[in-house]
Amino acid sequence: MTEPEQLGFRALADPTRRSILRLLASQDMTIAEVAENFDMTRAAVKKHLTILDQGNLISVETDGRSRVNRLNPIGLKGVFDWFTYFDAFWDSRLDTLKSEIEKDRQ
Amino acid sequence: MTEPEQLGFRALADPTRRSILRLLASQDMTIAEVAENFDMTRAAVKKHLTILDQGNLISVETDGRSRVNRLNPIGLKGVFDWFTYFDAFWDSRLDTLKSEIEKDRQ
DNA sequence: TTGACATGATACCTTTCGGTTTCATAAATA
DNA sequence: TATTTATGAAACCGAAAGGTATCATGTCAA
Repeated sequence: MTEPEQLGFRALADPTRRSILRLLASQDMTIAEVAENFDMTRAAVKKHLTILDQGNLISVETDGRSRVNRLNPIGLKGVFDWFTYFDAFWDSRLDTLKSEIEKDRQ
Repeated sequence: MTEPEQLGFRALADPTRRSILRLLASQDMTIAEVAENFDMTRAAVKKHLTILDQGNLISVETDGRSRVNRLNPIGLKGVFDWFTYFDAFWDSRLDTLKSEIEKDRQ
């Protein structure tokens, strides 16, 4: 009964993990390379990468003795799509807010 | 140095809170009304609503002795907009994936 | 004013989170 | 082969999360 996005949302809850995703948007990286960008141990970064992987937000590919982490656009889009549930809502609501602000200006 | 979306992402990490947001998309509700929809105490629901409020995802308005919880489209859009950072990325990547799938089909 | 009702707030408990340290393993290289 | 390099994994720790129960407060209504 768990939503498919659950692990994705969980993965996005931590600022370090969101930061990692932005890093990986520029280029694929090994664990060590990702870890260079943070003030914590490689083991801690590895944990974050595991959670990102579980959330389907990255994929990991073994290349010899190193493992390359790559952003996974499909998983990211899965979480993104969750918001479309509210499309109708905020279209109308933001319009309402906008027109009320206009009214206040007059 | 904390991102403005941090509290929003934190609020979205819990499935009960995401469920509350979908409820509030259909209509504004008091705490008691929200609590009717879940198998937990009103106090627990109140905590979730507080976290949603801190994340700017809902607003709360006092009306006599009851407090009405309302979806806040602005805060929701703030989190939504975080994803636009990856727009360019997944446009190109999803296209790549799609064409690779097409190739496999041939 | 008294009582019922809707909520706020606090103390407490268990589990999960985010980090560390330490040790094991697999692959590249001298 | 011996050693370095890149990673995996487990034990451990303090803090935060998600619940509960309990009591306090403010408001409506008879």
